[in-house]
Amino acid sequence: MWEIKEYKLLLKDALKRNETVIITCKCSVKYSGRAESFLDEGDRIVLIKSDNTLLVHQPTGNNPINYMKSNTQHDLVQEDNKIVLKARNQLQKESMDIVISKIYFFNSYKLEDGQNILVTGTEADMAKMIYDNPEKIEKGFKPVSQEEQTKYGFIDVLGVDKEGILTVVECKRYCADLNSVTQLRRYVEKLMISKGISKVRGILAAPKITPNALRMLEDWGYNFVSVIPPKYMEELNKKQSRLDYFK
Amino acid sequence: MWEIKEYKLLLKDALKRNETVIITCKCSVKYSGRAESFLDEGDRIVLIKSDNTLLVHQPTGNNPINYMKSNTQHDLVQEDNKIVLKARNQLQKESMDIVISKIYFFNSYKLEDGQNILVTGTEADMAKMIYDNPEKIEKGFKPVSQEEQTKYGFIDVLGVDKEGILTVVECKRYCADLNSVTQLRRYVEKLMISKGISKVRGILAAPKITPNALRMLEDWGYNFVSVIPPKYMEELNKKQSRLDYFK
DNA sequence: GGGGAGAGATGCCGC
DNA sequence: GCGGCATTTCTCCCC
Repeated sequence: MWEIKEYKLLLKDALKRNETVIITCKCSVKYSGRAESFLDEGDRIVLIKSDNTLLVHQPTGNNPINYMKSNTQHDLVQEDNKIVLKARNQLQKESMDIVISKIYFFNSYKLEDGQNILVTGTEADMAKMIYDNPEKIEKGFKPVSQEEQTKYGFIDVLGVDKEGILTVVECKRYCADLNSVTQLRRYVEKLMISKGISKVRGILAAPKITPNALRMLEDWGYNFVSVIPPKYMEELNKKQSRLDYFK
Repeated sequence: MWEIKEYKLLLKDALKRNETVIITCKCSVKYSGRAESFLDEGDRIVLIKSDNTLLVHQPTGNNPINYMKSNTQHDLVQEDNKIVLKARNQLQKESMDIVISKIYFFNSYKLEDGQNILVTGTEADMAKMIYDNPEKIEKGFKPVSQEEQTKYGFIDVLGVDKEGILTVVECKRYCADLNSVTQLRRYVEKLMISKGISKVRGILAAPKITPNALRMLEDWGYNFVSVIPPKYMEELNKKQSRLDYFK
């Protein structure tokens, strides 16, 4: 078992070399900043990344139970019989103390990764699909702009219907909810005021919609159109091969 | 350097024993499910938790670049000269392949942690503070309910002002935005319809508010009240001593 | 740097 | 399981 002095040196050197540190330990965690939290003693994995991001993970669950963002300073000190990792972010007025009573594992690696992730099947992809296939909204719908930051706000697809009425299309990649409706409503009202016209249509395009959202949508005279995002359509087409894939 | 066979056995045994696995490696990642993504080769930390949650972390940044939630099955296979971690979630129709070209570190630990985090300074705490100190909203404001799931929706604080007019208070712990205003608007309108009354007041309580949100708020005849969230530490200590008391 | 909106959002609670 | 909503949301984009 190493002493605090050695660990402190190890951490300092690792951070200086921009290495990523992994500590598996028994610890308690106190956080103070945007909120305050306390987590009593248990076994956790502590990650200190090369940009000084700090993550504390419990042995289950998706999200870190505690964290500090980059631009945080880290230091190890001894208090009583325990090692305390003190993380401080003066700018954000945040601080975290990880009181470690036992270290199972401590190591650091120089990790190189300059890659960016590619993602498809987003809401933007859905807007593009509608722009390229306007009949998915309704017969005669003519898109004018797509995913554009206008002075009326960020509108997914803007166009005119077969009668020439200005129409706002708001896309949701999953299930449209009350929030989606109020968002659409904001755009429509803003357009009516800005353009000084009394009639602007609002269409919510999503695979499905909650009952309450549909009621509110209809109360406001807007329409729901069931549109399946590109990703899901692919899934339907590839259903059989996908089933094989999952075997 | 171990062979694929050994790693496969190690992983299988570790998962069977509900251990948490840490792999530091060079890899590329493909994901298919709610969306599709590809991340080209780089150094990453792969965590497989005891509930089969899978996290892939790059050496910088707060969030995992890829992940699979619990109830996922994991397997290691060899393809060409590489080890592939195949994660499959049939129920969610999700899959991930992590193609590993080099393993820097592979280990697993039996981690014990049954602790729950205590957090204070949340929106609920803010609502409670207002309920207990209604003068923070305005003179004569009388709260009726707090953080209650009514049939009108989830209203932070409901009360009557000094003239007996029904008043909805929506709390935001940080900066109120357009969304906060539309949320408040929903509650007010729902109450007016449900109760059949023409006048319901809406108050947005937050430390600050965006200019656009303030404009919309005033357009709709609602009010903004600057409320600073409660002193976190005191509340935390109270909660803590309460918990200690029941131990 | 602030505002606005998406995210493979996640997680919690209530019905 | 769905709906509604907060989150130490985080992140990106655009002004």
